[in-house]
Amino acid sequence: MSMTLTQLRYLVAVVDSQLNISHAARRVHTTQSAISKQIQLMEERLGLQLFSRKGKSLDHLTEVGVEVVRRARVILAEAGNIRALAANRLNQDSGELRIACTHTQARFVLPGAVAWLRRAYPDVAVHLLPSDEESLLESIGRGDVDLSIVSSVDMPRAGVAIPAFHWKRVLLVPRGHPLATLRRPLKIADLAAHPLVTYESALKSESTLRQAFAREGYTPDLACIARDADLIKTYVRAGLGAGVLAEMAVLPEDVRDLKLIPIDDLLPRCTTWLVLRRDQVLCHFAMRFITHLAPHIDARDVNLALAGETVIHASPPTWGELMAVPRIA
Amino acid sequence: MSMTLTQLRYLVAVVDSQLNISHAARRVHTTQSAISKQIQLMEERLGLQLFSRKGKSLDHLTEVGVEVVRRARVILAEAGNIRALAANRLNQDSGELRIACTHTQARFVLPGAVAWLRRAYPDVAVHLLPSDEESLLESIGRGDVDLSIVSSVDMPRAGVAIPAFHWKRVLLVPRGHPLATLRRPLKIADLAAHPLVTYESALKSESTLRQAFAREGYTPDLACIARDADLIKTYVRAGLGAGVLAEMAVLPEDVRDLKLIPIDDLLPRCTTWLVLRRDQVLCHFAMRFITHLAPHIDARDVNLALAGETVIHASPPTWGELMAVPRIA
DNA sequence: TACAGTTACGGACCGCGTAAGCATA
DNA sequence: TATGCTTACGCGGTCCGTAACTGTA
Repeated sequence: MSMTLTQLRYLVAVVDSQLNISHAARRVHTTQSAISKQIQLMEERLGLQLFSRKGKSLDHLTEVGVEVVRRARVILAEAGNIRALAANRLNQDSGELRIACTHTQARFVLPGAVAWLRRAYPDVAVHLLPSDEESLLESIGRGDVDLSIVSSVDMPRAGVAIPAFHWKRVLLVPRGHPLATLRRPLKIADLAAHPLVTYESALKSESTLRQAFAREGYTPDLACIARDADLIKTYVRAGLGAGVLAEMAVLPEDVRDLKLIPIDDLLPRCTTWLVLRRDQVLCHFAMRFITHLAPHIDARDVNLALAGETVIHASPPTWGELMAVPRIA
Repeated sequence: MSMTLTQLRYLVAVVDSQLNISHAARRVHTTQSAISKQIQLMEERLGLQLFSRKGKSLDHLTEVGVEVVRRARVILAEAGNIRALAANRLNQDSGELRIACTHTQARFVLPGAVAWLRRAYPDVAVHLLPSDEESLLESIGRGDVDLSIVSSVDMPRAGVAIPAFHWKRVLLVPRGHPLATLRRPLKIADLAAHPLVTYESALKSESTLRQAFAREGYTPDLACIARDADLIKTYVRAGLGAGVLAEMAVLPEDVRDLKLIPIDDLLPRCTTWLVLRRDQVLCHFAMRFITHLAPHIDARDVNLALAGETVIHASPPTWGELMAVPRIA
């Protein structure tokens, strides 16, 4: 036959390692030599160049190469699905669960769910791949992850998205901050009057924060941009400005020295989505993890949505509601 | 790794051979022994039963087996696509073109196109798989065919359908037949007054012939049902009734002893569709064959439609128009 | 020198085919 | 007896890993 599954696996590993064969070898637990040879062999057997070389190293994928890689991903995803099917049938409660998510999710949302999973399935290894918002949807397509967790106002376009919960942004300020002493609900104008500390995403023009300001004729004064909520809090404590962050990121100890101010209607509500690959076969523990994270849906809904039969319409709870209900283990 | 492409190929070959391993072995050019062993090996490696056995022979696919086979088909189709991609890049003008179609298409429509293809690509082997209407759409999904050709009034639901041409049904009667002497356009009532000879499909309740009769309060008197147009003509000559058949099936020599009567508006116009698998990669000669059969569309349209970007909307010519234009070789 | 890719070689394993052994009709 | 699946076994090819070599910062 003209190619093997192993060769395809190596091929995408190389592509996903920025064409670094050694790196790819580590990813798939083999040697440089093996990959180098199999790639050459595959090119020879297909009779075409997948990569264009610069000296000895791979420079970039050729035009056909891109096409081949795209199809290889489909093949590997389906091969993985077959394995998952088998694992489920065997009630195999071991394996790994690979989750791509932002720092906020990993730090403030997932710890409880991951702890629950590890209690229920001690032999499952959880891999958290922290990513930025842009690469999240890519990694679901690349298939190197079982589950992506993204936050956005609208439903993500890629994959099958399951709403997990709604959440709001809140304002976090030092006790002495002028906004802390206002006795009335805040308005955009109030926020615009002070320097803000928030996430990188506010830099983009599609940023809902930016848009909310623009609608009232203001531009936010971004004193400081931070990559994660912990940094935002640090800078807020240092007095650089008022923090705008996800309500999940506010811990009980934070409100000892900082003041939390709700800004319910100023910014649109966000939703955290669990994003799966279409037609993906989930192993048992992955399904349990999902239904634990999003208790308002059940496995049947997820499977229907994965098959493309339906879209999950059930309205998710808010983060506050989710926290109020004690979970059964 | 848990499975190989070869094993998947064998698996679907077995399924497509009614679980007859020996038959499957002939299909994929190997031995019973090889298949038997690989299937067992695959089951062992996946740790699940794909087939339930009755004694030594395979009885039926298990529930997971069905799922696995479905995914295996996707994998094999994509593997074939990669090969086609390579063949195209190499301008490889050899290979085979597998076409599933009805007898009428094979006998009256394709001969010219196939002859043209063989002239242009002498190293391409054309396989015609005669099938009945029902199994045509299946075989496109099964992936054991490059192209299905179906005739219907509405666009087929499966795959990517390209309209090739419109055609009408005509009436064919012996010279002395009462309908041959009518000096006015026929009506359904006229047809209903005489026994008819036509295709099997007229038996089904969705039959457009049946419906056209029903709309006027009649039921066709089906004297004789034939599997193909040659048989219909034979029975018409034998005096069993008036033949209702596709205009393509009427050859010049037929009108020497039979009378052809147009019944333009009595029955809805049919369309012959070329049906491809979504995301299928066509090799050059297959694409040329398609654009030769359906000259009103070009390769770009086909590729866009295959990618699911567009639906081909261009209205096809009628069979008469198609025949009137001499083709360039 | 450190690093990345290719080439060379021996060994393990895999999958094929022949042929013999069984089961079922 | 015929057909079809399985098992046993030897052979050839495949793929891997080690190790030596080559080109590049």
